Order: sequence, then C-alpha cells, then structure tokens
Amino acid sequence: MLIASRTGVRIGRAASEAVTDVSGIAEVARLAGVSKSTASRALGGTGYVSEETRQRVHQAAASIGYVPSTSAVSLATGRTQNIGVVMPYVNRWFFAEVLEGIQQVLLAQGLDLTLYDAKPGTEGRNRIFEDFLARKRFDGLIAVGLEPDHQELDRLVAIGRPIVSVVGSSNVTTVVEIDDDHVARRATEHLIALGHRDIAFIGGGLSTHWAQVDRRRLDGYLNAMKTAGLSDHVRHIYSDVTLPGGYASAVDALGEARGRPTAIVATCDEVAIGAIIAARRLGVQVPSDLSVIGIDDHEFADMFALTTLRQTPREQGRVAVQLLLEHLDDPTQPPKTVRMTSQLVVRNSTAALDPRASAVAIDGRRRGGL
Amino acid sequence: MLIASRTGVRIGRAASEAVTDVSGIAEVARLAGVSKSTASRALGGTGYVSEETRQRVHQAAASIGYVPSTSAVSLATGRTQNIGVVMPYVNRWFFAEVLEGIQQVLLAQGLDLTLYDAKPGTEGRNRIFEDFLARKRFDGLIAVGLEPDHQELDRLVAIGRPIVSVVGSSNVTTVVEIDDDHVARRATEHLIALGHRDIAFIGGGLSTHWAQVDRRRLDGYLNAMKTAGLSDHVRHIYSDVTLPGGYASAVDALGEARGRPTAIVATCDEVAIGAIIAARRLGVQVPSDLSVIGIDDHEFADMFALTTLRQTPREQGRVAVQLLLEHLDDPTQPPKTVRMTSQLVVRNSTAALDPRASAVAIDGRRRGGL
DNA sequence: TTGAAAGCGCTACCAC
DNA sequence: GTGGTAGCGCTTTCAA
Repeated sequence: MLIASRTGVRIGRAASEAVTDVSGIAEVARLAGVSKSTASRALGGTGYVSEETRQRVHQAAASIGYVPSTSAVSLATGRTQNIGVVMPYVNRWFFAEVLEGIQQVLLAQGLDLTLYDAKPGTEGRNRIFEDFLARKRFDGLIAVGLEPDHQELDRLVAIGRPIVSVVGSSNVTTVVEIDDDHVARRATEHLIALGHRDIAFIGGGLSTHWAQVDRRRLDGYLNAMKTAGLSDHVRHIYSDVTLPGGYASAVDALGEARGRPTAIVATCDEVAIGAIIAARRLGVQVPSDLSVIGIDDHEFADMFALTTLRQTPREQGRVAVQLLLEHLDDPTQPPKTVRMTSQLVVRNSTAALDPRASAVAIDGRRRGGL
Repeated sequence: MLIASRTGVRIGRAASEAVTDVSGIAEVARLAGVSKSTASRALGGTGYVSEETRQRVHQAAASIGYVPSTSAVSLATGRTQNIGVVMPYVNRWFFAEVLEGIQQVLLAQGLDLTLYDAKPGTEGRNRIFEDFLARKRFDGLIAVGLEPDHQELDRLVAIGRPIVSVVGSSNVTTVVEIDDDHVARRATEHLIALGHRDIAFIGGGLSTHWAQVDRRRLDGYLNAMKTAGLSDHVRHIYSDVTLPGGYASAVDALGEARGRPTAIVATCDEVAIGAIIAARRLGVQVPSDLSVIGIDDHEFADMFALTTLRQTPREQGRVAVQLLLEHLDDPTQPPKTVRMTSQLVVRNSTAALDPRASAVAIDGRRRGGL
C-alpha cells in the first residue's frame, strides 16, 4: 500500500488531503444547507436548533463520516476530552488492574487516556514531572500509587488541573484507597485467632517505592501484635514487593526450622505467593507447618489457595474516574477521601496452629531470646 | 465551573483566562521585544533567527514558564506529538513489557502516549475501532498483538496514519516480531535432543485471542516432531494462555502416570510455569520426571529454573517506536518486517530423558494406541 | 431559531 | 533575519 503510493504520491496525497479538508464542519454545514454555527450547535447538542435542522445536519455529518478535529475542539473549548494517568508501574497486578478499571469507564464516557509511566528514579519520571504534565494535555489527572516527593507534588499542584489519587495518602487531592493499617491488622488477627504467636511480617524495606503503603501495613501488623500482647514475637522479614522478591526473602528466612515463624502476614499477595512457593521448595507444608495470609486477592490467589484480604483495584480505578468527572463538573467540590472496603477471603493457606509446631517455635524463640 | 458560569462567571472566567492568555507566545514575544513569528521560530528551532534573539526569546519564555498549547500547535501543524498504542491486554507480562519499552523511548522523544485497551469481545473494543481511532488524536499507531478481524483492519487502514504492529502478522503494516514457528521448533528440538519422544504441546485453544501466535508455535512444534519422525507422539494439551490456565490444564493432563508425556513445550512461559506448579503439586518431579520448556524468559523464569527461548518484548516495543518515527519522517518508506532474534536459555527445567521414565511412557503410549 | 464574525494560540508564508 | 498576516477547524457571543 505504501509502496503503491510511492509512484504517484503527489496525486494521492493531494487527493486524500482534499478529502480530509473538505470533510470539516463547514462541509457538513454546506451539505445541510445551514451555517457552520448552526451545524456546530446541532452536532454539539448545545443551544437551540430546530429538530428538523438537527436531523438534516446529523445526516449530512454521517454521510461524509464527519469526525471533529480534536485539536480544534480543544483549542476552542479549552477541554481536551482526555484524562492523564500517572503510575510508577504498569507491570504489577495492582496497577494493571487499576488501569483497566480506569480505561473501562473512560471508554464508556468517550474520553481518551494518556499514560505516563513514572518509574521511580528514572530520567523518564523527571521528564514527566518537568515537561509532560506541564503541557496539560488533559482535563484531569489520576495518580496511582505515585507517592510523589515534595518537588513532584509541587509540580502536580502547579498544573492546576483536578487530581484524584489512588493510594495516595494526600491531603491536597481526592483519594481512593483501602485502610491499609486496618487491613493488615485484620490479617494479623486472623492468624492470632488461629492460635499463632510467632507471626512474621514480610514485605517492604528493600524497595523504596511502596514505602508508605508498606509502612501502614507494617503498622497494622505491629498494632495487632501489640494488642494481643505479642510484641516480643514481632519479626519483619524484608522483601522486595514482588513475587520473586517474596520468594527470595522467604527462602532465606524459612531455611532452618529453628526460629521459623508459624505464620506470615505478607504485605501483598505477590509476596505471599512467593513465600508459599519458597515454602514448598523448602519442604515446609502450607498450612500445616506454616500459615500464610496476603492482601489483595490477586489473580493467582485461588490457584495457591491463598487466604487473603480482598481489595478490588479495578473498582478503585472506576471510582477514581467517577470522582474526577464529578470534580470536573463542579470544581468547587473540596477534595475527599474514599475508603474502599476489604473482605477476608479464607482459603487454605492458613490453619490453626499445630501444638507441636508451636512447641518447636516457642522453643526456638526461647533459645533466640536467651 | 459550568454551573457557576451560568450565574456570573463572566468575570471569573475572563480573569482566569486572562492569566492564561498572558503567558502565551505573544507574551514571550512582547517580553523579548520581537514579533510572535520570530518568537515562534526562536522557540521551535526552525528558520533563521539570530543567536542573540534566540537567547533573548528563550530567556523570556523561561522567565514566565512558557509552555505552548498543545492543541494550538496541533491545529497549526497537523502534528499531535502523540502516539496511540492499541493492545488487547495490559495485565500480561508480554504486553506490559512492550508497553514499557514503547513508553521509554516515547518519553525520551518528548512524545505522549495514548493507550487504547482493546480487550477482545468487549464493547470498549468496538468503541475504540468505531469512534476513538477515527479521531486521529495521534500521529501514528502501534498495535500490539491486536489480531484485528477484517472489519477492524479496515478501520485501522482507514485512519490513514502510519501503523507498526508488534506481533501482528500483517502484510499491510510494518511488523516487529519473533519467528514463532522457528522458536517453537527450537524448543521442541531441544527436548528431542535430550532423548524425549513423548513431548506434548500446551497452550492455545481455549482462548481465542492468541490464536495466530499460538497456531504458529503449535506449527513449529508439529514440524519439529514430524522432522524427527515423532508424529505419532504428538499431543496438544489445550490451555488458556495464562499462568493459572497452564496450571489448570496441566493438573488435568498430568494426573495419571500412564500416558503422561516426559516433556512439555509450552506456548509461553506463563503456561510453562503454571505447568511446573501443577507438576510439583502432583508430585511429578521437574525435570527428572518431566521436562518443561517455555518461550519468553518471563520475569518468573529464573525463580522456577525454567529453560526457555528468550524474547525481549521491551526491546520490541522500543524498535516499534523507532520504526514508527522513521516512517513519520519519511512516509514513502514501504512497510517492512523486523524479526527479532531469540536465544535458548537453559536452566533446570529440562533434562535428559531417564530411561525408566521412557519405558513407562512408551508403555503408556502403546496402551493408548491399542 | 439561525447566521456572521470574532477568536482559541500557534505556525508558516510572504514580503520587507 | 524579522515582522505582518492569514489561516488550522471549531465554538460562541451577538444580532438579526
């Protein structure tokens, strides 16, 4: 096709451009026998147009397959009909799910989605904050798990467009999130209720990005342990917040039977699943030797029979768009925080503590303590 | 805003727009003591401007933090400085990797990325092809594993913008891909060289989307088997092309020792890893009882010691952008096909066939044959 | 209810 | 080298 155009492009080009040229709103107006303004009104649904003209204009538009030029519309109205989405990763379950939720409602609304992949510590991230966002090629912004630093936050505010954060813990923008502290606490309490005492927390620490979320979940774990009088049993296994990260850290931490926790609270399902795979590899039976609980309800959770606290990032994405659109309609609305609920899904990775295992664990602890 | 504007916004509007107005190129020009045209030339880098004026203009621009209006620029130049990316999934390793590769070079080039998530069989996909793409909010398009049907392909061509496909098998657009047939053949040959005869292929079939890629890989497997005189040993285990899909199908297929293949070629690493997890679950030792080879070199491959044929989707994404930009520079270029190489990565999921296992397998086959 | 005309902010052509 | 000026394609007053 392109090859063909090689020989006689001049003509092809000219012709094709002529076709495009001619199919503007002016042509629609001409065909319908009205003025540009009337055509615009008829098409846009704004202002008074007689039903008859409206139909005539619409037919004319349809007949030439009229599609308004987005840049012309944007220039004239100040609206881009486009939403920007900034996130640090797109290759992790949570982020991909949120993105799909966002995309889904944006498509239904006829709005475009411009993606900014702001991976922490990259040159690309700098450029996004320095150059890309300033272009304001969007009517509003959704920031997913961004955790911007001070400077970045300033930039964000400076663009002067409505922003909704998903997992943002921001007091300046509207936020959609779950109560991380509370969720981690419930996860820990589930284990405590099963009789576990030597419960470790795995996650956060190696990676810098999830710091805030991880910190809150760690706090939830610590609070639950403290409340149960188990502060002495607290243990934090540092791990990258990825499946292989959880695997690697768990392989290290679960190697010897002595001192091994009887249960693990993972900062998210990916880490939990990594830990389960590690346990299997080490011959540690889940859940009889080791209980594991996660947070997410990841798409792999079912396959690993993982007990977890379900969150629905896709829904969070949908809600984020909704809030953003509301704000676009009425910019006077103050920022709000929407807390999504989360539900315990019990599968088969957690079980009541085996008395013998307990004895070993307690023994291990004693030895460690002495 | 809209509500407000009805009552008395006139003022608010005017004021706020005035502020925006003032930081346009006209203001830059005024500050630099030159005309708008000169300012434009100085900023755009096009046309003759004395070094001195250029500096003065740039300073003026910097002093007020001038950022050109993208819609105005687009309208005037016909260029959007934006690239559209259409893909059916964003939550699968391959697609996420390609997307990151694309984003990476786009960011470096100062180009925006508009994402269209065209999940097969959804209303959203229809809207993308019917409405969104027709808006041409982009200078070019990258289609990743899209496998459009006839009608969709027509739409694609109709938008009249350059297109590059990643995994597209298209004769109308430029394509970046690996040689799926060849890669699957090499995977199969690796197993044959290790002495395996009962080699099954797992993948494709349940899902419709990957049909073409899967078909090509299946063909590669079939060809290798045929060449080795093993056509009688051919077996296709149908599986969804996901990790849980591979797991579920493998659990079904590997249940009984009799008739169990001694080796598996998976259509991709996700399926391969699913199969490995299933094998472990069933007490089938990998690689002593079962060899598994994949295609991808997925981020989990190392953790499962998976032997695989590496492909680098991120690089494919980068190359796709490069090709697109070249085409944008010189639209007369005919479409081409770029084949990325792929390399065998031997880890520990494949091993030479154990004579005893072979006997059992052959026995099983015999029984099946009678 | 409709049409004329004035921009939206920028580029690019054409004189100077 | 530089400065007018005419659009890019659409929306939106303002009059009619």
